[in-house]
Amino acid sequence: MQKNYDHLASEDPIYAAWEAAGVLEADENSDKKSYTIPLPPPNVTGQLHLGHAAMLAVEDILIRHKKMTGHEVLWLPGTDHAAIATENVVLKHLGLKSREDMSRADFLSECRKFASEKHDRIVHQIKKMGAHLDWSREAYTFDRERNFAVNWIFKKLYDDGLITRGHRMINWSVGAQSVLADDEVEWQENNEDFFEFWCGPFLLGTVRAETKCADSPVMVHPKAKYVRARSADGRECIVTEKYFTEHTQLRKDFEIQETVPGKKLEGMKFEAETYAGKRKFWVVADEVIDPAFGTGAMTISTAHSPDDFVLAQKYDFDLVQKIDFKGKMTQIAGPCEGLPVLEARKRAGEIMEEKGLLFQRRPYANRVPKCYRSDTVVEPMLSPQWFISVEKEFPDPVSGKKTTLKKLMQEAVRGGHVQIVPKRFEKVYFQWIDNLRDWCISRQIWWGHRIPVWYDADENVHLPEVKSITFARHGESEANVKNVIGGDFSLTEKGKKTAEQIFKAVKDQNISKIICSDLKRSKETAAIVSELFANDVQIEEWPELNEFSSSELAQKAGKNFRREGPLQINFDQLTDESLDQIRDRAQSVFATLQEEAGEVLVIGHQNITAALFHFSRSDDTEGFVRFRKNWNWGRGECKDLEFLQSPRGKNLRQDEDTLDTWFSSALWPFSTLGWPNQTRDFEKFYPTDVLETGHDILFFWVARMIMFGRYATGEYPFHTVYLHGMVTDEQGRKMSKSRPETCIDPLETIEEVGADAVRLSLVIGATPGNPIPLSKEKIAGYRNFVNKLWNAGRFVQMQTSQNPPQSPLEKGGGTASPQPTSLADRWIASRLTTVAKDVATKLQKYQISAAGDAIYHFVWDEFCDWYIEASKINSNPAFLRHLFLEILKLAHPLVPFITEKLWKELGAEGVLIEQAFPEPTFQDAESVDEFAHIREVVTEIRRVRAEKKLNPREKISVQISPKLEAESAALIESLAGVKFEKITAADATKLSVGKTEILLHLPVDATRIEKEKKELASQIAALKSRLANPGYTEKAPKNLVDQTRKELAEAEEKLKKLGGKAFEEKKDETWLVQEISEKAKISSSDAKKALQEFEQFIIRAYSEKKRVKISGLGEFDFEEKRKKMEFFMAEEELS
RNA sequence: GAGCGGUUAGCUCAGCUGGCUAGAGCAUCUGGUUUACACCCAGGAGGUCACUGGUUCGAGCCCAGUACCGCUCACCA
Repeated sequence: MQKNYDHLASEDPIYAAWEAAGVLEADENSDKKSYTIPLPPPNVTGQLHLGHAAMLAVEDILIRHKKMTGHEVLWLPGTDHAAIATENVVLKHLGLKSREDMSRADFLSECRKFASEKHDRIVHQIKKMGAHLDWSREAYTFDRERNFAVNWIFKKLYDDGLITRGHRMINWSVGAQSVLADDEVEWQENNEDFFEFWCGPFLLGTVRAETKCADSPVMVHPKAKYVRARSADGRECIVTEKYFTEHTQLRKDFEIQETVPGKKLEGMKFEAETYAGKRKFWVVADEVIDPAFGTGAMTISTAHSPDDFVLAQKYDFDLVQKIDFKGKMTQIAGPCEGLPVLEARKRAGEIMEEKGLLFQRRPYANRVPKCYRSDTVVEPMLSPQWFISVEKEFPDPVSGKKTTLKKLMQEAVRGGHVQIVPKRFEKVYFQWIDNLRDWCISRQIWWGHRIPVWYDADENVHLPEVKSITFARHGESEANVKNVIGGDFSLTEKGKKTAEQIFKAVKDQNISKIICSDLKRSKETAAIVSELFANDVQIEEWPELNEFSSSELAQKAGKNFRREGPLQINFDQLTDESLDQIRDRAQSVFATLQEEAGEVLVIGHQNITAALFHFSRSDDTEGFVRFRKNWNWGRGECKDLEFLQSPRGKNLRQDEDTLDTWFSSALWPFSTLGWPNQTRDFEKFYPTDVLETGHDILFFWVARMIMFGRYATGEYPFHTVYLHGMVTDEQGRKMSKSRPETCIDPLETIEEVGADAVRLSLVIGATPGNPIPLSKEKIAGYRNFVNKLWNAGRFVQMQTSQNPPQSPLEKGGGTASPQPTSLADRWIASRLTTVAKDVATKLQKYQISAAGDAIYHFVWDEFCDWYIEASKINSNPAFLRHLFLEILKLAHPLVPFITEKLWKELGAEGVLIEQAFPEPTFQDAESVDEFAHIREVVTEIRRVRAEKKLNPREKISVQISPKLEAESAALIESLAGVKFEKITAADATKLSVGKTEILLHLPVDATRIEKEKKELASQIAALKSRLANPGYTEKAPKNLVDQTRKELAEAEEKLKKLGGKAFEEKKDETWLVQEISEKAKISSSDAKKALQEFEQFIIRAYSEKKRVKISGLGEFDFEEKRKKMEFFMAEEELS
């Protein structure tokens, strides 16, 4: 074995070996309990960042641990098409300013190309982390299968009345040229001007000077007091009384005519000059106006502010569009027409100033909405969009009651169906849900699932219809009897009977046509059925419906290809068509079948029909292998193939918009398992178990998965949500490329130190929901640990190669494991039992950091520092090896690569991930105590040696009593570098560890002894005072009190051995209490308490060597009485 | 404005339902070529658990208040 672990040469081959061996794949037919985590799909065009790395580390640990504890685990990978983000990247990549510079089809094909190129990159990067993902089930939010799921649920929601189209106030991202959901808007605080300007007689205030120009109502509060004031030159001014009195300028220029409530102003009409010319205004009073804010009056921008829009609806005001979808002013803005909003605002301010309309500007902290993806301005705009109604009732098939989507989301957490780790995020979740408004799901971008809605010339809405085609399998043929594949055989007598059954099953349907293949068994079945329909139903023969071709195989094998035993789903042996050919054929047949008018009955063959069912919704060939394996179709059995048929008719056009990315992401836990098909995967692995992700997408994603999961499947999609925090640098700042010294790239770091070290550094010291501080130093620390493990392995290897394992059982650490013999063996075996249990418990509780910490310290501080050292004295190689293999299993979930590598290096059999997580039972409390004692003794001697700066090689003479067991003595001699013999020297150093007394042949170190004595003295005093407290001895648990007594006795004993004298008892305490009580005029119990506190104070002051000044004791003269207080050692220290 | 977290060693953080002398990693200091490992070994120093009160026999932990930091939410023009 090499001296240092070479992660570069090890990791990729190990991962490749796992993949090749198929150990990462889940078995949907397993009897084991399932454990499923859907991988939060990274953006397909993204690069692995630390957030991904943290996510992968946590999930991999959970998955591997569960797998090793006997679960059938499925960690399902995939990528996200990330609509807006990807579109931006592709535009940039193509050097385009706007997607309109290209045709929609061309742009989409560019996106697809780009996505598929980048896909391999992110997948490769994910594998670098060692993730135990089942790549055979990899999904993509924008593939055909997911598109089917999206359309299916859209249709279902629409039919339930939960998706509606509405002309509402939406968030328009000028940059992305699309609408955004409420939570996709980020708010930024800007310092801006607050304009106070004249609008006729009214003084109004606003930040958005550019929008306040059209014919509009002026809103006032009905109950607030307004003043009408007049100036010498006849100008009128209406503002709130409060505002008027606060502005000296107004008071100077204007004189109050009357004071009226806002209600009285209502209905007032006037014409006023604005920056864009003269306009008409009228006054409306409404309580939503805050009279204390600004001037207490405002005009409203009906089409550009959500609040104003509400008012516009309430009073039926005109909706006036003042800003267009490019973020520029419309012609209503007069001189500002065509200007972007911010420029228009500036210009409007200038014009008002020129016209003398501006009263004043003042600074104002304004919150402006920004697009979370394109970092551009978001404008509230009016636009027709599709919404999901979260508060609309619909019948819930699970409970049989009416419910709303919002209620389903609330019930998820409130009802304990979904628990969030850490728990405090449940409150955050509720806060969000409670404020949740309808979700705007349409987007004006091209890259995404197109909204499955069509419009006719009259703007009527059409959705796809759910249609179905009935398939029936032909009856038994002679081929089935002869057990051959291929060839063309007739039905048996039994097969003919089957055809009659088919007729019975479908006779009530309005079958208009029977379609069969051009193989005898199919044609004959069709003929019988048709005959029973009294030949009313015509038959069509479609050769493309023939069973998979096996002509070449048949030729190779002779006339017919005889099958041995039950059918194996091995397509190489079944057919000479490739999976791609099968897919293409199935999809083309399906396309034709869909066009069939009326109800058709297809007489099909086993395999091609399976292919039709699968490939009608999916392009995934690997998925078909699995689908076919779980495909059960008895002869004569009917199956309906359901599909969505797009509406047809003249002049229908599909909605141009696409769906919010999060719409398809919200289906992820079940769309990836085949939903809406009732697949074996879905049955076995849904609901999933844990959804682990960053808390920043709790709302975007997690809440919506809960909503759709429960709505679509009737079950909550997972029982636990584990939220990790954002990875930051050590100062808690977000990693940023502008600070290269603290910015860490996970891929570079994996290159440098290996994936295991990166994993540990992201997991240890990180608690759920909190930031994960990361630094190069921290990572280096875990690299050192990985290296430590490697070297421990090297030691084990050396030991066992000198003494090869005796039995083959020992090779894999089988059931008949080597037994612990020595004291150290029994100690470490007991510790392993404790630690393994501890680690398992912690992982169960999602305390991954603590579990990692436990392993780290067990390996380093106990196994390496003590057990390996002890085993150099008294070796038991077989057991050492066994123990180390157990440690590898224990550590495997955290550090999969190094452990797998060592597992191989040590010649253990199989793959580590397929071993059981250690659950040892060996426990020997006596050895644990004894070894702990030895450690203490050794440490104590080492400390003295270090203080004396002795050469580590120099053996010193030591006398020890009482005498130890030979085994213990040998350990101490070797580990502490001492030799036991009788000490005669008078000035030997005395040490005392528990019951053991040690004499070292070294000059006495007086200061050291003194220091120790003082420590003991303060300890004794503290213990005594605790015991002197009647409350403690009476109320505290008995075992605790006993423990304290025991400690006191031990400390006193120790002190005695060190030659210190025990302190005198507090004989005179009553006296003192009385004295204090009298002089301070307090009750004796208070005096007693005061004395205790005082005592504590003195003891602390003494032990800390502080000079203290005593005051506040009233008339009590401490100085005078102190000679009686012998128990205070501190007296000389006091002043 | 509301809600939620945090404040423990120089730095980053653990500390479970209150109970031994409050722990870890990194950094620091001392001494070390002991045949697994200098990516190491041995040892040391370093803390008024933010502050003020309260509950309790006992508080880092529970309660109230204060200060500071962070996060999230919110339509006040």
